[in-house]
Amino acid sequence: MTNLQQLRKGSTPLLILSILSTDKMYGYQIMRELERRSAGYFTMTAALLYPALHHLEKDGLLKSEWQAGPGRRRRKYYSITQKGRNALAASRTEWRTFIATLQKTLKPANGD
Amino acid sequence: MTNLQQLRKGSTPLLILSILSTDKMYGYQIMRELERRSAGYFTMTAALLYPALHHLEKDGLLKSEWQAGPGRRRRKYYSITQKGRNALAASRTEWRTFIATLQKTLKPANGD
DNA sequence: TTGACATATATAAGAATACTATATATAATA
DNA sequence: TATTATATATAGTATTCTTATATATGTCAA
Repeated sequence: MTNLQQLRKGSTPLLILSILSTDKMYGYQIMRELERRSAGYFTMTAALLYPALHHLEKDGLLKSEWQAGPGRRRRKYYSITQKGRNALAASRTEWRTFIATLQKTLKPANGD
Repeated sequence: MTNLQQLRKGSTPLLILSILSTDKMYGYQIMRELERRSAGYFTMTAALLYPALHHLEKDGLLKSEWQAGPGRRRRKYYSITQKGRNALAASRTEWRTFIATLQKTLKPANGD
């Protein structure tokens, strides 16, 4: 497992909540949008996304509804709940504390 | 699992390599030093630290040697290898890219 | 019209990592 | 002598990530 894959661990729910905070989207759209916004850096896969969406919905942070797409295609649209917004706000705060503390802790004493 | 625990995932090897980049230390000392530097934020546990140390040593990023402590006590001192220094430098770069990209991706379009 | 690729959602199996609990032993202190 | 701190380590469990697979539809080119 690469360092990047290590670092990315745990960021999935945060990214999903964040991307849904302004728009209602379906899963595949979330994957594409995430890649677009990060210029290809975050390559979300289906096997990572869908279980995460189900988990977030089970926790009440998202809600979903099926809608008709083009032709016979169905899309499951996810939207953030109030509980999800609260969790996102809390996550953002925790995230800022985390990176600040990590950077402080990582900073070597001798400028290495 | 809390958000913080989620975010912390993957940071363990980075923290260990970083803390060993300036000093040779034994495991218990690493735990204490990590808590001290992060003002109690990173509470490394033994079950998290020792397997990580073994893993890093197996990968050749650390090397260890037993030394006598006070009385009959033994301490296993870990020091970083050149390979470890290279990995640490690479990790730091990846880490900076990661947080920059994540923050950019997290930034909502409408100032939410 | 058929084959390839993209869209769309989802689960299974295996690997990696984290957490809780436990084991062993020594040193210091009350 | 009992408790707490120091010191290293593993077992079992839970969670998450990765790779692979399943199913179905839409689009476009050969």
